[in-house]
Amino acid sequence: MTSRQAGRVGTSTRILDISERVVQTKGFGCFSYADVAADLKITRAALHYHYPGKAELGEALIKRYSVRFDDALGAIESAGEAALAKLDAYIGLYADIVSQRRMCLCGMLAAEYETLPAPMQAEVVRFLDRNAHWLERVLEQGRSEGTMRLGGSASDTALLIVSALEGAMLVARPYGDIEKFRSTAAAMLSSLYGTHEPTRPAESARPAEPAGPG
Amino acid sequence: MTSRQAGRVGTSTRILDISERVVQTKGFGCFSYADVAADLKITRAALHYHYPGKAELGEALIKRYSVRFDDALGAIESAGEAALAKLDAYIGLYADIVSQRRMCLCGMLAAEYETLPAPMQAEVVRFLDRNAHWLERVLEQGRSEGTMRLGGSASDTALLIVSALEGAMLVARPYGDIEKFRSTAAAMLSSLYGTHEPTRPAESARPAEPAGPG
DNA sequence: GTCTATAGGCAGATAGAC
DNA sequence: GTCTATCTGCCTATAGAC
Repeated sequence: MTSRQAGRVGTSTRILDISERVVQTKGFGCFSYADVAADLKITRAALHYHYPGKAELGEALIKRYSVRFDDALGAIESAGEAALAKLDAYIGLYADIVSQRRMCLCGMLAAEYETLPAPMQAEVVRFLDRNAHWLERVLEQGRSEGTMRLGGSASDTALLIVSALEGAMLVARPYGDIEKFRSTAAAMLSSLYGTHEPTRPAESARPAEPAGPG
Repeated sequence: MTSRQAGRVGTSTRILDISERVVQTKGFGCFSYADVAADLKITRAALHYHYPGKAELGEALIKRYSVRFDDALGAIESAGEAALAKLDAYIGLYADIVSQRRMCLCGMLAAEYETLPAPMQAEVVRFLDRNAHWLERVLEQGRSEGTMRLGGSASDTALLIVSALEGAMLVARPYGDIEKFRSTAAAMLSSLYGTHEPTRPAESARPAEPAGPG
């Protein structure tokens, strides 16, 4: 608590920042205390003071990520735009992650799901649920506005959007081609609503730091 | 060579079978020789006789998987059906994998991409490419037939389909809900073509054993 | 809060007997 | 082809000094 006021960032936070980046890049299984210790220039043993074990660190990681994502969704919500603009801003959140050459944290953890400790598993499902439910409300708004024509139910379409975006991130990374994510997202919007504007991150709807829920 | 004729399956093949299942479930990083040795009831050391190292085993794994998948695509192709039926059969290949509670091998490896040896990385990209190109031809066939209306380009739509299906597998597994994959795939077909028939695996278009490329 | 030192486990890999 | 035995390295985690 004492070390995180003012301009400085506390060690606990820096551990989360570094861990997050590594897990989003290499996965939780291939992530080790040594990665963090080397980057932070402290010993591995010191990490255990902040997080007793890898499981607890993983849990803190995903909880912070979920809160940030929820905040970003809330920011989009309170901007009070049309449903299509909200969907566009939502895609922008994912695009920001891809542009950092990362995978969505929970998408990565979803792949590793079977190997995760139970508390982390629960948090992954929770993240996916909250995303799908938020999208579901946006889709229903679009239906009310008459700007979206839903083929299936709002909940099926919401899950399709989450799946397509997570999958687009998964596929774009091996190609090393960030544009592939944008064109795939555009094709998705096109298939859903017959339009295909290029997708841009919604600058006003993102939290301050560091680059969205990243 | 001497041990794989007749009805018996050679040790090399059994190693691949077991490794494939483990990698599709837990990932390549969390997969170890101990998993295979325990299942096969031989020692870890014996595995090195068949595959000199983990990298070579991984390479053999993904090459066999790609060949099987190509065979399955060829079988769909030579059945000579309409484009929509081909797309349905294609989705069936993925559904079979999900029904075994597995992730697509290359989808799993795509998540772990950064940690893979270079030869495996190349094979993952190759797999994605071949899938997208096959789908692209199907989409063009559908356009010729007049049964498919493409919003974007055939190549963008093809990559969207691969992404959505890989993502749907990724998301369905944490939910432990195979039906979620089917409803997501149906929503995708619906959004692409305005219909939403339930998706069924194409029985006639799959290779004999064991349950498709899965 | 961070350090040194170390325990204890499991990983991939090799040598050589059978 | 498979075994035992062993090497080396990395991992998480803990104890206790500072």
